[in-house]
Amino acid sequence: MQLVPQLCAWFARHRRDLPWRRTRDPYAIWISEAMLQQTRVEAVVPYYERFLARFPTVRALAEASVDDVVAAWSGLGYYRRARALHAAANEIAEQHGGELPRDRDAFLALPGVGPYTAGAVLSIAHGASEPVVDGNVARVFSRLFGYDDEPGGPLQRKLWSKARELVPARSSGDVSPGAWNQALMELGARVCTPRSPNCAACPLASECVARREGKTAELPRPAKRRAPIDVRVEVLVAERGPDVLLVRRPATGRMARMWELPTREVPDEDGRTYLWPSRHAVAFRAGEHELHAVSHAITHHRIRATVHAATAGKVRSRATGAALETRWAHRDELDELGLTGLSRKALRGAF
DNA sequence: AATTCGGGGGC
DNA sequence: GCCCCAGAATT
Repeated sequence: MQLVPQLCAWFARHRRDLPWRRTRDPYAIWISEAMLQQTRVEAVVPYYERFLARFPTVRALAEASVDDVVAAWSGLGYYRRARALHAAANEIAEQHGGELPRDRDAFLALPGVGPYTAGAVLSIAHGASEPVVDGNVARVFSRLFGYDDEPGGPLQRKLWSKARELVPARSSGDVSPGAWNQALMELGARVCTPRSPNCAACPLASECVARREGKTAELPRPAKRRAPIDVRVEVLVAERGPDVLLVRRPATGRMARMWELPTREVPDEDGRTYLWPSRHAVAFRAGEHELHAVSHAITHHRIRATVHAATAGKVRSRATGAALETRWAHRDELDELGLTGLSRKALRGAF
């Protein structure tokens, strides 16, 4: 059986109608690919539409402030992507005349663009014969070809090599580099899923090594996972009329320069903190009254937060004594600020 | 080669 | 609750 035409024909019939599949604007496709890094389609759709309405072109994105870009990204996670996107837009405006580079190396040189994103944008937007390997492709190939290597560099090279071998050289009918790449990912997302794949619906089932050998549940081999760390924090909701007190996070590190409610981490038994280092700790008087508790997760950290209503004293960085950048934000403007996920979650229950 | 970086949908 | 996602940059 011819793998490529078979899967492309399946894709032509079963492809989901997603917003970024209704355009051939390389900029729009680039935005979608940046948002889709480690993020599910369902989570991306509303962000994609808002983001493109707000920043419809490379130049619009380049001319925006990085704070506005991060604010539009607020809640999507991996905020480095937003800052990289803004930086890349500036490079494109200044060095590429506002057009996304079609050259693979030039595109790869942009911040936030790696092998996957380069392959995806070049193949989908420009029809270039470039491969992609994402989590879906890795799973589909591992099962289809029976790759039982443990995760790591050698397997990655094997996957990219196979992807390069299979990607069509040109477009013809349903078959094209972009369609093939998207078809592989669509198959992984909808049929060849991590758990309980729907092999009955798979157009490649008759060719699948894992299927033939009854190993679909064993492939691909799972990556080693870090042990979760439990973190306790106290979050302050200080209100002054319709306004809420916010603090800006440090310029570097996780969630850099984003706004959050004054947050303090409770040290563990060994006196250690993990997410809110004591040198950035915020001094405030946690009021006696606890509004509610929320759970949150940041990578392998499991956060349990108690949310307190209180009148804030001066909000200060504890170790240095330097005043942190703070502001009183009206409730109605919170959506327009780059607020961390935990703070948004804490506020949701407070009002 | 390992770690770091968010958040949530879906099972 | 846990898994893992249309990854890239940093160490």
